Amino acid sequence: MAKIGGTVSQRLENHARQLTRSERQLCDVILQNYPVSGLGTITTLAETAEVSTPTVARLIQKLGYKGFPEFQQALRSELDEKISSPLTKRENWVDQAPDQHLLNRFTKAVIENIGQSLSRIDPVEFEQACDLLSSSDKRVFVVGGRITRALADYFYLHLQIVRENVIHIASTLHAWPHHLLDFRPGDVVVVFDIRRYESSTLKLSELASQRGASIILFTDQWVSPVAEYSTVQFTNHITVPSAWDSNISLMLIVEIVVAEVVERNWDQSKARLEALEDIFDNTKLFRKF
Amino acid sequence: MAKIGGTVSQRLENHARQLTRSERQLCDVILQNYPVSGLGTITTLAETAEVSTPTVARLIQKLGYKGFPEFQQALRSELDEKISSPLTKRENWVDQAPDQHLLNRFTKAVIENIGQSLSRIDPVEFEQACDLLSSSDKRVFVVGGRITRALADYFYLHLQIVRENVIHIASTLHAWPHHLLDFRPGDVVVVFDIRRYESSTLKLSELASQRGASIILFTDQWVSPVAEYSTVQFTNHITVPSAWDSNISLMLIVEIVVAEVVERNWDQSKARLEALEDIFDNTKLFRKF
DNA sequence: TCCAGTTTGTATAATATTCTTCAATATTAT
DNA sequence: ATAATATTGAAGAATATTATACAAACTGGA
Repeated sequence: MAKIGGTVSQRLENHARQLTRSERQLCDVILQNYPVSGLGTITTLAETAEVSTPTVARLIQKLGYKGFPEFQQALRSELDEKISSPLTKRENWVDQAPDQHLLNRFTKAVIENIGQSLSRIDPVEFEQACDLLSSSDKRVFVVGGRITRALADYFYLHLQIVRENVIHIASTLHAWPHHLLDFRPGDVVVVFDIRRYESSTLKLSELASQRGASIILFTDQWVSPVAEYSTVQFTNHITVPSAWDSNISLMLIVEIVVAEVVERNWDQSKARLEALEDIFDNTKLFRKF
Repeated sequence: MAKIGGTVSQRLENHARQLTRSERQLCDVILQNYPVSGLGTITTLAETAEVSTPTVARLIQKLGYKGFPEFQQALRSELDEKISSPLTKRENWVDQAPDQHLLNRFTKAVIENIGQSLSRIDPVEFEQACDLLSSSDKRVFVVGGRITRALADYFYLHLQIVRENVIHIASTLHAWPHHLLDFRPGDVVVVFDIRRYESSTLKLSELASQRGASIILFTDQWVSPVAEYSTVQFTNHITVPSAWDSNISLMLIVEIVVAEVVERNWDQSKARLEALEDIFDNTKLFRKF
């Protein structure tokens, strides 16, 4: 029982759950650089979203517009409203108390961090990291600390899907010695270590290095001592208005590195992905509920 | 000698002296509520300005555009520029090939996502979520999916430090039934569910809801079906130039929520933090290496 | 595995928009 | 006042856009 009325974007949100795959794809594009993308012809929009014209027409009708022209008219009216109001700038922030609300202050800091972190990346090093992670004959170990273990896990989860030989060294102490003895030349160790650097992580890195492994380090602007042993190092800014540090920048780099690695071995990745989806979709592990 | 190029409004100004009476009338209308008035059909524009269609066509050509469509395209591009969020206009990209390198493209998308996600947050809901998570008499369960489990863990790791009664429901199937029976009114369940929504997560949420627990949902723009049972819902944009979705926005909100919760019970949080640091620093679990 | 139901795109018909021609009207110069 | 010139709009031809019907492809359930 979709509500009728409201702005185009509101309608899109209201219908979000009832949209089909390609309609979502389209919906994405419309919201992407809203509302400009919707102001061209229906064909242009369809092409941008890589769907067919009828798909656009159907979505528009689902939203309650009689046709594409009416939809465009709505967009123009919104734009008119928005532009003539004193706040010309797009309202990307939560409304109230723009510079005061924690949501805004925090986000501002994070974006600042992202910028800083990004500008410190040497594209060559980035390539190098991707090289190391792409060759599937090398084994990849991932290790995090008390908090960064979640990041390590996030990295592991993605990488492990697209290639073999990925191992997450969990922080459980008893699991360690085994791995330590196991490192050998050609191995790649991905280390996450931000301030309140952990001595255990350092020790592990030292050993790995001694045994000929390459180390990719994700750290903060004050740089973990692990840097001494690392082949590639990503330095991130992490301060935010909080009792804790922000790991957003690290996660961003992780996502980008993963994207690049997948891109490089797309055929292989795709095969693994599909195989996995099959398993998950067909076995339907939870049907019993 | 009218200069060619520049924005539509610039061109209009450059040609101002050479315009006829009705062309001026038209020009006025275009500049009136620029640029929206120019985004409809040529006929609409003509009618608004109370001139004929050919007059519009002629002016457009005088300005150096091949035809009305080209003129509109120019308007749209300008609008796009103008409207694009200040967030995306960062200077801090990695140097080479500013708009081409994946690092930049990806980051741009992420920042766009953050903006979109943030603008969807209702401060009241945010408060509500923090309320639920702050009262330490309520138990907090955290649950994620195949990938989002890392986020769930991240959230758990932070929250568990500053308050008691935080439980991470791991994805191991056998651990579940116990928790399911265990839910009771007053409990808070934090659910992470993004597309390729998982039926297990849905089922768990349904049960939790039935047993009177409040649900805080972190989902994507297409909205997990868990939304039906949720008390508070954070909707995030997650598309990036990658085979996978980006969880950055979710993590950002997580960090902010945590920051706020800590801020609220600062005394209590501080005490727990210090106690914990003592344990970690003094025992030096890894000295044996 | 197959089948029913849904989703999606191709082709095309229906419609709307843009552009051009040309005649009517206005403006200016003598 | 009149002719020469410039401007404007009506009408319709040329073009582009939008909507629809239908068939192919895909999905999810048995």
